[in-house]
Amino acid sequence: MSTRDRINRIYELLEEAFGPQHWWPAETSFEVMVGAVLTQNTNWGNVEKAIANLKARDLLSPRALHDLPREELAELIRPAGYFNLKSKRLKNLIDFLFDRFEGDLDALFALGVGELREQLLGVNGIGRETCDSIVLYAAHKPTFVVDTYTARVLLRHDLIDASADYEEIKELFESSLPEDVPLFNEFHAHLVRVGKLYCRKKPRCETCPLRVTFEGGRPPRWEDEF
DNA sequence: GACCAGGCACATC
DNA sequence: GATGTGCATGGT
Repeated sequence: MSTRDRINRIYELLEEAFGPQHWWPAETSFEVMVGAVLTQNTNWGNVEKAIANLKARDLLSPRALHDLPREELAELIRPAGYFNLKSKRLKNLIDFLFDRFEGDLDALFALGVGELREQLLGVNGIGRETCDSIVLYAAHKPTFVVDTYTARVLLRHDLIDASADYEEIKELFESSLPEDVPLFNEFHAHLVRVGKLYCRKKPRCETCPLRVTFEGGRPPRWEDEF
């Protein structure tokens, strides 16, 4: 079975096994953007606490955060960790939005995928994953999001080697799948969900609870123990 | 108390 | 280009 077929098969199996994931968990595109920064190397549960702090004060809008002093923002997002760093990164992103697009998210998202990625990546604190999360989950444009879990799952199934970088993994998905926003959305959400179950220190560990088999006398499936 | 969590920029070689 | 380090809270 080709790598492309395996990628597609993994998606089918995930969708059959777990159904729609309803990502990104946010009420608005702006909330997606804020969450994308806050979740950098951070447990989502901690991000939720920070988001709740902002919501409780009705601050989850470009205008409100633009007007809020960075130090106050930092205190509110404290539960998400790296709060000084992230308050700067959020400010950078919001300043960019106001400097170039008058604070209008729709104007930003009117850019094509390539231009949108390029512009976002130009903001200090917005790296590739954060950028692609915003493009896919806030702007609803086709770009595949790669994260540590994505690499972990692919490595576990011998679909990449340990040296594969972000662009290589992203390209593997995008060249194997139809360019489809709901598909990219679902697939990445599934990879995060199952990626948590794989060993971190031993990415090739044979006793991980979850794996897809492609060989043998029966159809591929998620192992029974999961 | 150690380890981990939906990264990123920057310094240094 | 590759590698190392700081950033920080909260759950297991």
